[in-house]
Amino acid sequence: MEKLDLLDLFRELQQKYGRPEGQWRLWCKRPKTLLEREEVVIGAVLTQRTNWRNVEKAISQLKEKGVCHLAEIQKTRPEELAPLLKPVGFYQTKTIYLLNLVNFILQEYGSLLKTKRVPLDSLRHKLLRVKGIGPETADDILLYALDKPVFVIDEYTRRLIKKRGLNTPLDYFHLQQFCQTHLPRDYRLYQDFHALIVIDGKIDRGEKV
DNA sequence: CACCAGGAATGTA
DNA sequence: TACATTCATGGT
Repeated sequence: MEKLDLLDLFRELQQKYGRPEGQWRLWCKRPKTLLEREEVVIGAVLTQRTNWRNVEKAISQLKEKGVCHLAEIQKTRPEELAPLLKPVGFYQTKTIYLLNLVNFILQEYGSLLKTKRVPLDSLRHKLLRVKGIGPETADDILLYALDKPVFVIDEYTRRLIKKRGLNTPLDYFHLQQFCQTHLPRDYRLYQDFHALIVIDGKIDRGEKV
């Protein structure tokens, strides 16, 4: 595993694609406003097993209705929220997941800004107990909405790491540990790196970015 | 028409 | 622990 230099890989991808664009323009933006952070939280749930294009449609509808932030979503009933989430698929499930998450954040911490001050480990454990929030969604929120130094693992990351020489199949936690111990603990690096990994993965598969 | 997309929960053995 | 199933719209 020492043959794989992650920092070299990052520079290679950065050299190849430059600064991440599209969705990543917002997700990698620094600094972010509170409203932008809340949009990232929402997007993290909506994008589960779903093309980002569909997420954009739903986000637009949320914005038109003025419910693209946590306080308004919390006040919205599932029957009103669900139709707005239709484009993302699994919309009934995601309606509940999103409400679970928003209720957790606002009831436990009062606001997303206060949530940002919570220590990483404590916050991650609590996020994972919210029904609908698994490891990847939790880490999307921690890294991209709250600027916490956690490396996001997804199918693109697994494929790339495997392809670049790490042949031992690892579970989410251990692969994350591997990435984090072989990189400087810098959320900006983690944000850009993961974005570039996804972009590279899509292009590798013949998609446009 | 068939297939799949940044997942997660649930149930079975 | 390791799979299989379910949730569902929109693009190719």
